[in-house]
Amino acid sequence: MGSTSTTTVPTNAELMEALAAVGAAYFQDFAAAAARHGLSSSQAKALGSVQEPVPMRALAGRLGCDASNVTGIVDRLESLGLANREAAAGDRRVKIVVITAEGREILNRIRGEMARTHQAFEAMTDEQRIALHSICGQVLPVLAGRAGGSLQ
Amino acid sequence: MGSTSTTTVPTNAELMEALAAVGAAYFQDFAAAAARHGLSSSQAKALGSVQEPVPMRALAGRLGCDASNVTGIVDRLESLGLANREAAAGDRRVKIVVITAEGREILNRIRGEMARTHQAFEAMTDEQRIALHSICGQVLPVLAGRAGGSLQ
DNA sequence: GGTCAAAGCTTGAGTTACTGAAGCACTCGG
DNA sequence: CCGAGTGCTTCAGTAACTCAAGCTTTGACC
Repeated sequence: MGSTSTTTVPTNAELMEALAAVGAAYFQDFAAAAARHGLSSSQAKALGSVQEPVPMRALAGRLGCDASNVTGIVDRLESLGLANREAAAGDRRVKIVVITAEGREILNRIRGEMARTHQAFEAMTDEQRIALHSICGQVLPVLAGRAGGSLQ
Repeated sequence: MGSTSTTTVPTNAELMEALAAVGAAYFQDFAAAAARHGLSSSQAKALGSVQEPVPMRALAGRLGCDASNVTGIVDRLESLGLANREAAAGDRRVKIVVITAEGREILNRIRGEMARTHQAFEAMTDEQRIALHSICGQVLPVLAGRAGGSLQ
């Protein structure tokens, strides 16, 4: 069969190359879909990170950037009517970003319109989907720095 | 063995979520390693795209951005001594970006210092490496738009 | 209760990334 | 030659991003 017969184990460099290429292509598909709705990729990424209400500070953590940067991104999302700032109960310093109904709709539309990504999924067998999902789940905690061993 | 026993096939939404999370984490590891060497992620990504000499126009295609943008990025790489512009034989309009020895060294150093990514690879079994590499190779042409069917 | 360090957000200055339109240099088909 | 088209740069103008400084609020300590 078209068994993915390569019995040879890829080197780290080969894996990195492959992962980078797939990651970049995925990201471009995402950015293109977002642009069709007038959003930059940063804005769309932020929108996807506030499906649950999130304080500004925590959002900066999720986006991996400075808190002062998030101020501007949320400003623009707010002026587009896609998110709002709400006061946090119990700590008046904190502002919580909440996605609006319109924001949620646009987010879903963007995800639905990532045509190449959906095509790529369709090109996979069930075994491959299961394997990929399992690998991602296993690897994510390490990659995101929530691993058991070390820290930093 | 610790067979990742989930026999249930993940939905597209679940796969997308997992892929996005892994992609984002990988990218942050990359950006952090680049920053340690004084490079922005755009600059490092460009540097990785010129391991082979590439005309400006083609580089814009690889990076998925406008050609005028590449001018600035290569300007900065050039002023850092990591790449050079050379004239193309046969067409004097074209300028070809060539990585320098120092550029290549920094690129290798960045890749070697992506600690989380390497940890993630170490957390995988040989079967998983083979599966992941195979899936990436199979899916990339579709995701990058070089699929057999349609075009654009 | 008052004081002070620290946390959360914003503002301001400055660089980079990015786009679109315009411009210059060059190529190639008539 | 001349004109259409290609490749790169330049020029606005906006968004993304960082660092330092500022303001408000909190919480601990006295």
